[in-house]
Parts: sequence; structure tokens; C-alpha cells
Amino acid sequence: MTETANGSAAAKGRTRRRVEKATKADISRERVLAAAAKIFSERGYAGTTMRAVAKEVGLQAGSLYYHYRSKEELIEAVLDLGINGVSETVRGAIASLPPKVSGRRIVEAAVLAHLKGVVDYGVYALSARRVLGQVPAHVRRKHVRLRDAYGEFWLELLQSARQSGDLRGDVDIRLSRTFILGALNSAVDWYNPQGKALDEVAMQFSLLISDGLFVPSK
Amino acid sequence: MTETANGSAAAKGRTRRRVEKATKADISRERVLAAAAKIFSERGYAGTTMRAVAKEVGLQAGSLYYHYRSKEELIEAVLDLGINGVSETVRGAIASLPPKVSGRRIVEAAVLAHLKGVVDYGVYALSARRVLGQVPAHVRRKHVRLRDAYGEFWLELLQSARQSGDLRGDVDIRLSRTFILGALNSAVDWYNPQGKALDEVAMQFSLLISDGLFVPSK
DNA sequence: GTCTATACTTTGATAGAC
DNA sequence: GTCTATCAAAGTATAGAC
Repeated sequence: MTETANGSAAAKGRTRRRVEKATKADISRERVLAAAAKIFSERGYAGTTMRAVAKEVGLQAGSLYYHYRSKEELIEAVLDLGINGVSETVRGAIASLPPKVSGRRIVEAAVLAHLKGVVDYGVYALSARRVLGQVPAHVRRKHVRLRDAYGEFWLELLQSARQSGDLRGDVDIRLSRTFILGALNSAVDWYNPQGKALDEVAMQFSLLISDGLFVPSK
Repeated sequence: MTETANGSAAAKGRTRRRVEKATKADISRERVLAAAAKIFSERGYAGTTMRAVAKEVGLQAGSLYYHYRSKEELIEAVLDLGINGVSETVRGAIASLPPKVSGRRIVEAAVLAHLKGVVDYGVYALSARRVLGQVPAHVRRKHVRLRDAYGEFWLELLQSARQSGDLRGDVDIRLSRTFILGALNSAVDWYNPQGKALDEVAMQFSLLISDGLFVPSK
């Protein structure tokens, strides 16, 4: 994750070929990004001051502008990483599944990967969830598009499960998707890495999603 | 809902006996509250200025302080209504259920009531969801307590369903509760009263929660 | 790369007139 | 009840020294 954060952040502003070592600027830039994500997630967009971010990384406020041109550019980088991080984690997991798996297994893999993504991209995912509604409109629009594309991916997942035949006839796929993603995203608010293992949580969620709470009626 | 909003807001600052008519102050106070809730939910705590709230109701910034002593008192009133509104809607619905209903019916009623509460208390519920993490710590503590008490109520609901015998043996009640509430709360973000009827959404959600996505495996 | 100093704007809140 | 005027504090961003 650290590599991704650095890669994606650094790649934006500078042209980096191959595997050159991270420059001092790259390191600072990433530390600033992580600090900003943390504070954005706690205090919201307007509540996050450049001074607070600078203090978190041991810099003066003015120095941040060497790495990011404005507060707006900073939140954009944070949101990018939060949304793309989770999305790519899930797409990757599904892509590496063997060709003819059951719908159950697909859902199981997607649930686990989403939770993994949310944990790996912690403060970035949290920021994406909490401040997306507060950023300047043109910034929000771009990221809503990314988020919607991810939602579309889930829809296709469920549709392919339906085609494989094991989905109940009376379930509304769109609403189910909304329900599942709402529940999974809430994990950024409460999941504690010190607590239950992620696989266990994912297993329980998958069970609920697949078979529900109650014993099949008669 | 309007009555509740007014009642709970007005009751705080003033002593009102019986059914006296709403004073000018009561009316302004409630309009300020509604405007504040809307803006808080859109821009977050720090992003909401007293000037913006005032403008929304056609007042000058200074005039707000006649109704609320500070920005902090304003967000407190908004959060109160958002959290208590939903909680009371659900508790009321469950309390008015006939004595020996099935676990399925209980879950169904709770799901519908929660969605109803979220819609009725719209901007207040939205604020509670979006800005709780951004308010001064002592304000947050009080409201986290209220929210947790509501979560406890859901836990008891599920426990009583288990005792009535129709819950699957392998479901983790705590995790299920977390999952369900995460999904239901997300409705404040996407539910559109112009779209699908609430009962229909509630029915689909209940179906998913109770029986899951897939046909019972042989 | 980072610092200090500072220009300019906006904020929450108060006081007193009406 | 609401307005106008105002203050002190805090905000983003820039410029130039090091």
C-alpha cells in the first residue's frame, strides 16, 4: 500500500522512470499526503488547516506549497488514493479468480477484497467516505464518477452470479448492490485491526449476504 | 416530524405549558435549526458558517445568537434531533407490534421504521451521519452514547429473534447488527423519495437480511 | 526543500440601536 | 426579534532568505 501511495502520488507531479530511488521530495510528499488524509478524515475539508497538516509532519505551513499547490490539490490526491485503492484491490482479487467459480465464491472474494482494501487504504478510504460531500463541486464530480464506476463493477458481479443460475428469483440486484456496498463501506468507521481477523468478518458478512439471518422456512 | 422538531427544540430553551401556539421565536428557532442541518450536512462542521445559515433563513448573522448561544449549541440541537428522531421512530414501531410476532416480522418492522426515520428526519439524520466525527470532542461523546444505545436496542432485537428459535445457528449476532445498521444508515446518502417507494425498499432489504441472495443450497 | 514574514480574507461572537 | 458595526483570531497563499 505504501508503494502504491507513493507511486500514485509521485507519478502525478513528476516523471519517474523505472525503479529510481525515492527522492527527498517524494518522501515528504507522501508524508504530507498521509498526514492530510488523517486530518481530513477527522475534521472534514474546511476543518483541516494547512497549519495542522504541516505540524503533523513537522513542517511549517508555507512549506507544504512546495509539494502541493493548494489545499484543493491535496484533497484531490487523498480522494484519488482512497477510491482507486479500494477499487483496484477488489478488481485485482476478482480478476485472479479461477474461470468457473460459483456466484457464492465470487461474492465471498469481493467482500473480502473490499474489506481488505478499506483496511489497507485506511485514512484515505476514510477521507473518501467522510469528506467527499464537502469538497468544491468540481473536485467532487470527478470522484463521484470513479465511485460510480466501482458500483457498476459490483452490479456486473451480481449479474454474472444471476446468469450462473444460483441467485434467488425475487432479489432486486440494484438494491442488493446498494445494500451490500453500504454495509461494507461502513467498515471504515468501525473495523479495528486489533480485533477480529478480517477473514472472519468477511466470512460472516458473506454468509449473511448469501444465506441471510434465518433458517430456510420449512 | 415538524412537530417533533419544534417541540424538542423549543422545549430546551423555554418552558412551554400545554398546547400554546408557537411564538415568533419558536418559528425562527426551528427555521434556523432546519437551515443549519441542511448546511452542516453539506459542508461539514467547520465548513458551515453562521453567516451561511443566517442567509438561508433570510436573517443577519448576528441575529442567530438570539436563538442559539453558539455554533456549538446549534450543532448539538441538530445532532439530537437526528439521532433521537430515528431511534424513537424505530422503538415506537417495535413497541406497537403485537405480542407474539415472528423474528422475521420484527426485523421487517425495524428495517422499515429505520428507513422511515431516516427519511422523515432527512437533513438531521444526514448531519448526524456526516458531521459527528468533526464536532468538538465533548459534543461528540454525548451523541456517540445515544447512537450506541440505539445499536444496543438492535442487538436485543436480534437476540430475541434467536430465542424465538428461527435464527440460523452460525450467524454472529453482533456482526450482523453492525452489517445491517451500516447498510440501513447508508440510505441517508442515496434514498430519493421521488424514486422507489420506501416500503418496497424495506421489503427488499428485509428479504436480503432474512434469506440472503442465493437459493438455499440443496 | 524548508523557513520566516506577511498580505489579504473570513470567521465566531458581542454591543447597542431600533 | 432583528439589524448594523465591529473586533480579535485564524485561515490560505505568496515572496524571498537560507
